[in-house]
Amino acid sequence: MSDPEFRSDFLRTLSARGYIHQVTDAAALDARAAAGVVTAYVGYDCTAPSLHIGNLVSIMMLRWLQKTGHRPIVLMGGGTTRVGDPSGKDEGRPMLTSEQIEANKASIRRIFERFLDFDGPNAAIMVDNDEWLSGLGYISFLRDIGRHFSVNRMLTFDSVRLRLDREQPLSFIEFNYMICQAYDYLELFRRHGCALQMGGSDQWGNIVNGTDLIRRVDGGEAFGLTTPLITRADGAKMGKTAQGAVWLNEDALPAFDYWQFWRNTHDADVGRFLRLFTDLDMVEIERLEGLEGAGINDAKVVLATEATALCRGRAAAEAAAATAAATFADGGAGEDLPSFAVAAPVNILDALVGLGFAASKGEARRLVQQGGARVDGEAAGETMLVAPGQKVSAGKKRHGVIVAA
RNA sequence: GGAGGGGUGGCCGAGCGGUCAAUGGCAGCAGACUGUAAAUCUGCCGGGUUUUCCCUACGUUGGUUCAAAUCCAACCCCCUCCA
Repeated sequence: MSDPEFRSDFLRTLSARGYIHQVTDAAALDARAAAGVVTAYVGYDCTAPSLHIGNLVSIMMLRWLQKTGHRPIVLMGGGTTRVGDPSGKDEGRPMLTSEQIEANKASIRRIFERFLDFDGPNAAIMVDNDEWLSGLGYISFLRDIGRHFSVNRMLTFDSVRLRLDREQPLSFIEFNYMICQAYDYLELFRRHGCALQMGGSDQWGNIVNGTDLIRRVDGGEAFGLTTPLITRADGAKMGKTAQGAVWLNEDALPAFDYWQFWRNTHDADVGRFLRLFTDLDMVEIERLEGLEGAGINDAKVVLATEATALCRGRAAAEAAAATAAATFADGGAGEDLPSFAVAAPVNILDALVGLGFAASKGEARRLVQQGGARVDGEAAGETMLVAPGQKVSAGKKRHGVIVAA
């Protein structure tokens, strides 16, 4: 896993922790990182007010970048968002207003402030590609930038080729997306001396386009690095739950649920996730992943608490861990549990719906009939009333409390 | 523009006049077994209702019929082939 060849802390750390899939010129980048400060960026979409677990690998890379003495840039795709990203299958996604985009950016920035240091010597910066994209003149852009892109080559890119092979429509704006992204890199290279772009493995082609553009236009040397696609041991995509994406922002997903997400990691993923999603040192991680049988649960608790601490703060992580311990180990109730406020005792079915454990009363009824609903640990009947102070559970994992309105 | 094919529940995909809230599969939920894991087995899986009841639903809008997801018409959208 680790590559002892690397001399720079930066690449040695990324390599040892499993972040690296491909690098354009590993040796040259390593030399550059060993010799001085490297400025690197990752681009993010800002169509939603929160990023999700799928973005976490790259966020952690930026964190390690900074921790090993280099300078991170967070690029927000405000400009491209304004155009409307057509990469999805359905074109019908809503166009966001400027106000929404600004609000999303502000919301997303709060997450980065947890992971990165925006002050100090290697202060992270956040920039929006709207700064340069929206002011572009079409003809001059074609002349200065467009001439460096060969359509023949663009047609060979997976993102394009797959679409053409399957005879699915590919809009012109989408075809131009890779040019915009390459141009982003050039701008960051010029404005901030940014010489490294990182991203998921699906971004390889786009990243390489950027490094090529920089070489052709400015004769500069820039690098690219991609992470492997992180999947779960059972092959499913990371971070998708029944409820949807696992959001990083507190207001999109409570800390307790975030903690629970990590706590429920598959056995086979624990070691890998500890390396990728926590700051723990490698010796400790090796000890944790060596735990046998049920002991692996201790490692999962550490994983959950450490990962939550990074994203939500230590206090929130400890609180979530305490709630989990009180709820699962002792059968009681912790403070972080979801709650449902009532003025007077209510029917168990309404309580289950109110807590969000059932989408409808019919579903709540089924839950009760199958013995999955419990009040203070005892199986509940359909007509049972619950009052403030009682704990309501749905299945083994979902617990909530009734509180007075 | 011409000729075909198709739009069904979160997804895939059957049904082609009544017995259809609609076969299967996936996903999901619950139960058993466990370790808040995996695998396996069982049950559930539109909404309401203490239930052989009522709503809403098979692209949209009309029509035929005692009765339509199923037939007809128009429209919208997607795909294939031809121009």
